Amino acid sequence: MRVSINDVARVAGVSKSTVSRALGEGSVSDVVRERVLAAVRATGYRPNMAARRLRSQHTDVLGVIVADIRNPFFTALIHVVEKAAHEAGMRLTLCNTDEDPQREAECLELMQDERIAGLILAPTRGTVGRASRLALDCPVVLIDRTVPGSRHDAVVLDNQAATAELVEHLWVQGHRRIGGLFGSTSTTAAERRDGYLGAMRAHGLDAAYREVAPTVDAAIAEVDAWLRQPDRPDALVASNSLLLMGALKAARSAGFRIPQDLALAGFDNERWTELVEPGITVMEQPVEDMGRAAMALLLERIETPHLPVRRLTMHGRCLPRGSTAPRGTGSAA
Amino acid sequence: MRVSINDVARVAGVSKSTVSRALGEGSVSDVVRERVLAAVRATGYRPNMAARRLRSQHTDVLGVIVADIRNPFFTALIHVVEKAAHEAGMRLTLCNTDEDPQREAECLELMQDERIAGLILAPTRGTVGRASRLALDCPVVLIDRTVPGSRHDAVVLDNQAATAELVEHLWVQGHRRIGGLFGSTSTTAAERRDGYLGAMRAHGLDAAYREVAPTVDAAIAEVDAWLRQPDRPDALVASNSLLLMGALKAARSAGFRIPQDLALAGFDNERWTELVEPGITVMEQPVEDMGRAAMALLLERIETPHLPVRRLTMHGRCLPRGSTAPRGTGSAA
DNA sequence: CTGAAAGCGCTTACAG
DNA sequence: CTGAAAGCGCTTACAG
Repeated sequence: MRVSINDVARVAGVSKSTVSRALGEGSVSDVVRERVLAAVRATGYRPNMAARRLRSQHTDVLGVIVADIRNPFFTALIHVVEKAAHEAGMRLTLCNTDEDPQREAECLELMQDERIAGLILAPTRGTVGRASRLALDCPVVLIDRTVPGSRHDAVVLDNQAATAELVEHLWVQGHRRIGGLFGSTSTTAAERRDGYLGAMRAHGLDAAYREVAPTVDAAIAEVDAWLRQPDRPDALVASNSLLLMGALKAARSAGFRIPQDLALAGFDNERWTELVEPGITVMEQPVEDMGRAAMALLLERIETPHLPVRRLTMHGRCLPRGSTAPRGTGSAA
Repeated sequence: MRVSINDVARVAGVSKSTVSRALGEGSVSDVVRERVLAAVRATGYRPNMAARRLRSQHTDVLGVIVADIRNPFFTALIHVVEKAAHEAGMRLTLCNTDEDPQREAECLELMQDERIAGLILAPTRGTVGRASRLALDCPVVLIDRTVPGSRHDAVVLDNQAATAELVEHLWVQGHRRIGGLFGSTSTTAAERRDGYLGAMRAHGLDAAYREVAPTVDAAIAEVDAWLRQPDRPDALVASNSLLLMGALKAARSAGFRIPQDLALAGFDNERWTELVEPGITVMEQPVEDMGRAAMALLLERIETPHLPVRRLTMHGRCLPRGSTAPRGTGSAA
């Protein structure tokens, strides 16, 4: 606010054009550059980004919109994306939608107002059908989730295959009454549900799944009720680590032993999944790779807008642990 | 980028001054306002924030700098702060320092460049001594941690008392060889260490503590080595949930039973701490209150710069669980 | 290599 | 209530 480029110019005894050049690309004599830099130090000058952006019609700000900042998957994503942005000399502006389509619309407008250079977006399911609204005038890379019908670059997991693998694993371990617990707000959860349904069908098993808000508390409530019913499952697949945690909590407080009374498997290799007893079988996602890939796609597209649409599909890794041990084999509690 | 206030003005058949007024504070006739709003809808106009900020010399952006975005404490903080900011009609720009003083310095400069209206900062210990540099020309509220010698508003926990309470609890449960595991990068960790030292002294016990980078992996390495030594502790207090998790992992893989071989207590009531077996005794922090309080202090000070410095001290709540059960009482594994 | 001038998209006195 | 003009702090052709 206080010290502007004019002050630096005065102190250095040059024009503000020269100061601008000395601080940026332009060619300046070494003597003058030295004097300018000295003046900058003396005055404590810091450029005003608003002015710079307005004038240059160019911005170094990238947007990131996630659906749930308290989901460790997204936290890890933000962490690596921020690192990559920093390495690329870009700044980040972050928005959290809390799975609320309306909040997401607001976030999109905020990004628009900031005239960001590009956006990494984990859309909530409400974005569906409003794909046209997603017509920001900047490149967009979808991450973890997609918007049906959109023509944006994307980095996603092979959700169907990953979930099918989890079901397959449970089947091999001898489980038959396998239930599914899926989020209700993302295409990712829907794909995982479909992968679950496909795998169940392939084995001629009856599918039974629930869709809930992807939070620990919603999962607790749902699973708690579910486990009281006569047709309750003896194994459960949860579509993210929050639902998985809720399922575990509900099972615990209902007195179900794992895996004897209820086997458990889910997504994301959070540290707690191997600290609980027994460890929980999970599908690990290459979060860091996904974040880096998304950033790479975004920077590429900012550089070269007319690239064809690219959709990167990453693969999960199944980590079998005690929670899915063969029926009747679990050690006594 | 594309459609500017001029386009709206042309479509509405008024001057851009009128458009600006219709969209903001100014008084405009109802007829004109209607026409302007229609033109906005028709053109899809969105204001250019850079231009608005530059001209009005006023910004609605608040900064948040945290030391570790992967620490759930900070994630929770960000979540509530973002919510509060949104309610106050403010935007947030977020920075993560990863406990690196140099990265923090960069973040501070970024904030400066953005001419933010105010900053919520969880400083890393490297900020010490550079308190003068922290002379941003905007209000600052420190959260969770302080900068020694600084005259900023702050919202912190009564760290000494909280840690002393944890030690006291362990003492009551019959533990005597109580070790401490503290972060090396925050005033908060230092205060917790001091609280630990004071409580140990008060009971005439020998203190033995380690200071490490506040990460799970650093804690694993440290505790792993520590537990191999003859003078190893039989109880451990960890200064945050990451260190606590690391301590638990190390104890587990070394084959130590909890609490029989090693009692464990730490900070932050993360959900996993009650899911592991036995549950871990923790000091719960009122994160949400802290975030809301910080935002309230910040908004107040932006409104009224010349308020006296305020330091809010919040209190933790000790949640005793199985990990600190009386010696010799733990149920067999 | 350097400076004077124009202008990015807005808001805000200032007249009317 | 409305419009013309100035100007926020920069960058960038344009001359020299």
